Amino acid sequence: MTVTLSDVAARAQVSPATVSRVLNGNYPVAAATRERVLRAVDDLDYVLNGPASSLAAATSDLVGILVNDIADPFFGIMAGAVQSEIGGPGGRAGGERMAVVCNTGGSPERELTYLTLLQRQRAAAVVLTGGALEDPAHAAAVSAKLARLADAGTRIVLCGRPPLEDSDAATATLTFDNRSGGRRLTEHLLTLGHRRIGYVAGPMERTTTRHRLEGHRDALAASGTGSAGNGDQEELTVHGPYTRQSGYEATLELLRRAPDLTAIVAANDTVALGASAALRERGLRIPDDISVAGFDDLPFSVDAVPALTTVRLPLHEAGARAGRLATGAEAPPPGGVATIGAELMVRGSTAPPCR
Amino acid sequence: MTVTLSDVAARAQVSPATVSRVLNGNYPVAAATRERVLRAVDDLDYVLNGPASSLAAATSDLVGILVNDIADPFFGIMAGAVQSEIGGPGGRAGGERMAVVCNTGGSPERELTYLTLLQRQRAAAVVLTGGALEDPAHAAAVSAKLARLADAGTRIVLCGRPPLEDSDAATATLTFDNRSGGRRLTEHLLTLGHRRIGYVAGPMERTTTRHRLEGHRDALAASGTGSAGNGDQEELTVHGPYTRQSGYEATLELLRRAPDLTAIVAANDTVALGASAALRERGLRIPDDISVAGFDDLPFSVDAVPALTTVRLPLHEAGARAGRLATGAEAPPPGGVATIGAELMVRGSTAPPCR
DNA sequence: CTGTTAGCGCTTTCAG
DNA sequence: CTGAAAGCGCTAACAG
Repeated sequence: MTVTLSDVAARAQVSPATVSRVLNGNYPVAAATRERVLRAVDDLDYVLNGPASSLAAATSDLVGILVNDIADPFFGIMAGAVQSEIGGPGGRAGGERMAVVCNTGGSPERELTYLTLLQRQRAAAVVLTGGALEDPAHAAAVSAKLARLADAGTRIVLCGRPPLEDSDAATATLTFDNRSGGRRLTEHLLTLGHRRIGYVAGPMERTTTRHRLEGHRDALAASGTGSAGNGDQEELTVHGPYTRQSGYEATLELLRRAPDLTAIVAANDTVALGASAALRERGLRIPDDISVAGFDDLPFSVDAVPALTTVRLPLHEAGARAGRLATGAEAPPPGGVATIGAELMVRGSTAPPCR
Repeated sequence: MTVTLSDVAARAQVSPATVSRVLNGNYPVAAATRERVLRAVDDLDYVLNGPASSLAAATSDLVGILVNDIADPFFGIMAGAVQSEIGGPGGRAGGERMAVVCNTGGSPERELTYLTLLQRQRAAAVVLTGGALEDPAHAAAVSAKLARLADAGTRIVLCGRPPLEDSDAATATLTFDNRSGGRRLTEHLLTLGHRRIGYVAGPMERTTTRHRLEGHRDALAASGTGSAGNGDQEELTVHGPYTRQSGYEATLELLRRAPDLTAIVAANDTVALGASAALRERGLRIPDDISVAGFDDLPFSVDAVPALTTVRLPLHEAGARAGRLATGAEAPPPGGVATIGAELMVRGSTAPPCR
């Protein structure tokens, strides 16, 4: 029924071993023989059996990409970039790597489950993108799983995620400098003259959330603004998921708590969009009455009205590099960790406070 | 080195077959035995070898999802929804399906390559999302590949894509009603009084592009607006990719060709965003000087300023249903094809023309 | 309910 | 450069 490698061998009048060799192209085969085999493959419309070859070779050509939310362009852009670097040269049958993106939805269980599934498939590499959960138990579980995967020969790459505590060396990490990005953004606001700044943070217990918030508070502290009343800082911070709705609701809450706010910093651009919507609904003009800033510089941010001041993360470049790291096309950075800089993008949504 | 099923069997003092049975849970096993096996699995930290079991069982638990652009939320939302419906109940080891999203980047070659890769992996199902390329040769190649996959037992689901010409029956199709969505949108503009309407279309040769454009022209024709000079219609249409930049550039071009335009319809929301940016740069106010409309109703559209009039496609619902179809959890629609309705969302970006 | 027995289709030494 | 043979780790009849 289904055509196998031996069928091809028979038709090409060679042994199965030879067919395997031309297909994998990693062994010398006479040009004439190769031609004959290739023709047989075409004639028979043969497709290699992936599971069988993975079993025999004890490796697969799957590369797993774990993302928190596939519907969020933040992850989509990285995943796309990883994928674009992963595709092999397109050699006949072998060599083709397949990137599989797995959507954890931010759930720790699913993250672990996918890791197990990838382990089960004997994945060639696994790329973990975006912020990690800070729960120690979960972090330990992930580390353990990753160590196991690495033992089995799977390459591990972290992209946009802080390095593992217990770094097993086999892991390459590309981490975003969320902290100084956050700091620079708030410094910008401070320089403009803002003193009452609300912060719509991401979900608790996420490294991304914490680092960005820390950067914000670092800037405040350095300027002496936050130091007076620190409970004040808590008051001006609201946590929520990385969604526009969260930005919307949190902003309303912030306005309730502190009607004298002159600026709002959002955990990311999507949240900033929701925040802006809430402000407009309250009749506040941006940036005349209140400034707004985001983080990430997703494609739509430049088209917001007014264009959003934000912190640009080179998502595409980082993803591409992660892809190369995953395939071994690029050497890991010294020490296994590279920090990717964040760039402040000042646009129309921030201005000096009016009062 | 690596622990196998027989190791587990030995430790649990049962035969490998029994271990396999408890792991797959699809065969009666005494409760006591099962416990013993499960404990052995835990003790040994055993992970099933996916390739081996796929080989032996001649099926895999992989579900492929093909998307044109993973960085575009249009696809991200559908892919996420498919995935959310696919995950198994999370039984111990077996039963877990793994959704893999494959980014074709709109390239026909990559689409075919991924299909081959999925075939090689003996995927349980393949979901193709979004508009298809209209090139007959490519369409035939895809159909052929799909037929082959179906023969091998892979379920095929089309989501947001028109049914296959040569429908092999084994395929379930969820198609968006792009045509009447486009028609209704333009009717809305016509009703407002617009007569000179520019159209920023998607890339040529895509079903989505064509259907939306046809809907637009249908509306025009029905109202008698387009019938006078049909070359005129061509004049007022510019094609380009589904990107904001395309929307930006095409709009500038449209304005050059016809400065008297009172409305611009974009192929999708992303394009509409770019169009809006171009209009604003030209000093035109939306909707006072010119109306703008999009398509898809992506999450950011409601936050545009003014909020974007568009056509809502139930992306999440469609994806979820596609996921259920892919796992066989839902019966295919009668005739194998279901048409998903599109809903007009009238918002602030459209208004009667001022002149 | 459980063990035995054959492979699934491919890769890979090891000889020629 | 090519062939023969021995599995990779698991599942699936088939008996008990």
